[in-house]
Amino acid sequence: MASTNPLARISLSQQIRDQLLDRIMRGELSPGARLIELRIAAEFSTSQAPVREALRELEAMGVIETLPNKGARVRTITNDELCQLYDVRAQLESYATQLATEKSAQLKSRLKEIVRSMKKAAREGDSTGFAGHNSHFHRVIVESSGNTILLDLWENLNVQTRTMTNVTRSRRNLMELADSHLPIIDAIASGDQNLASHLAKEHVLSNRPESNESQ
Amino acid sequence: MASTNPLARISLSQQIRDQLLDRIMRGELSPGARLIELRIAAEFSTSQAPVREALRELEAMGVIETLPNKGARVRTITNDELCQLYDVRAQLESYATQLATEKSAQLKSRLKEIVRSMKKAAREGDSTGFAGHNSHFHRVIVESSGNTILLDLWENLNVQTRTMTNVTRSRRNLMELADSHLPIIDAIASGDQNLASHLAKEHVLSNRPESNESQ
DNA sequence: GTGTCAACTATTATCGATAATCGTTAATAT
DNA sequence: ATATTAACGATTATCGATAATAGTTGACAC
Repeated sequence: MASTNPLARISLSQQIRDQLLDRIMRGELSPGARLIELRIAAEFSTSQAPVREALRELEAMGVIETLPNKGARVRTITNDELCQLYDVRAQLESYATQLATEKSAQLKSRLKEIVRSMKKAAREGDSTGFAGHNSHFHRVIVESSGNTILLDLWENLNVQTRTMTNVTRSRRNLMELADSHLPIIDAIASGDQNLASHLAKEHVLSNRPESNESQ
Repeated sequence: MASTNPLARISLSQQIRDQLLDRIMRGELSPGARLIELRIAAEFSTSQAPVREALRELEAMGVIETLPNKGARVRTITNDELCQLYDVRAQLESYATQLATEKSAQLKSRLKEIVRSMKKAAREGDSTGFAGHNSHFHRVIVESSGNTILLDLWENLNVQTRTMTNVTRSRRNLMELADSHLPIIDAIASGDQNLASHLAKEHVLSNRPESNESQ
């Protein structure tokens, strides 16, 4: 056991998983980087077993990929796949928005508040914070759909996009991005399912990367 | 190592995973059944490690659930969740069908052939075989969408529904079910994206269980 | 020089054993 | 009789070590 344990509380494998995921999400571990079990085990002063479990979970989340007897590396996603990711997300969010609109029209204040947070982050040039609020906005909508299966799938995709999308936008871009959420809020508040659903879809697609041929 | 190894070839954890998944899918392991690591390890004459990995994978697939320090059991899905599953599947397949229609209009013969297989199984009362062909039909469409992300998500949902849906239908019902695929084929062949997509959605929803209140 | 094969290295896959955890039963005191 | 705690049994979580595997280097023959 870790005599000088740098981690505490919950199960080791979970802690390792979270740590690694964090590093991948913040770009510390870039796509293609190898994840060597014994080395990671040594770093956290644990044995190989919990590391393997953590890796398996990350693999299931789609953020790393492992080849049999060859080990794991941070997944390299092609531009093509990233586009597909956005396309599917657009579909899911469109549906989620439709359901959310039907269920609860009083989302307005919550969503407005989140957009406010986004703008604050934008003003301060805190792009990491902005990404967090942005993600939260969409999550609230998907949660409000009341469909837990949908939420699970969406989270999966969201993690994947966030690992890949380490874009740093300009302050102005961030502000525009924040504002682009407002029409969705209005549509939800008005109860117009079709409009809300349509706007949500277009919103996601508008952030889709260019489908260039390279890569 | 397994001195009298009942399994061979690929990695132990994969073999164990496949075996367990098979048992769950065929209902041999019913929802709520416990999966005890050492007992499974003994059965396959391996150690605990590969079993744990297999369980983690099954958990990621959503077919079992594990509580920390309490172990794994076959996931009990509520009727409500099953409905949600169908709702989301309907959305995904609808989108997949739209894409597939756009891409390749020459799916007709392949799909027709599969329906023929379905009918054969129906005539022989082979409901397991029928389920396989049925699943295959939809898979071909989703594959043809060309969106691998979409395919991954769909497979995930499909496994889950198949573990739950151990319904045995009458011969007549099976035949009707087989025929209900034909309009989709025609729409795809005609190239009418909207129609195809709409029919695919309705097709999935028509198989959705009743959303009764119990459970 | 180039191809082949054997030793070597790095790493994953698996093992057997121990530690930690949870639930339950049993015993005791009140 | 009931509540509290102690001991136990079953199971998961983790460990340290070994076996299997893929890739790599280097020697050797041609």
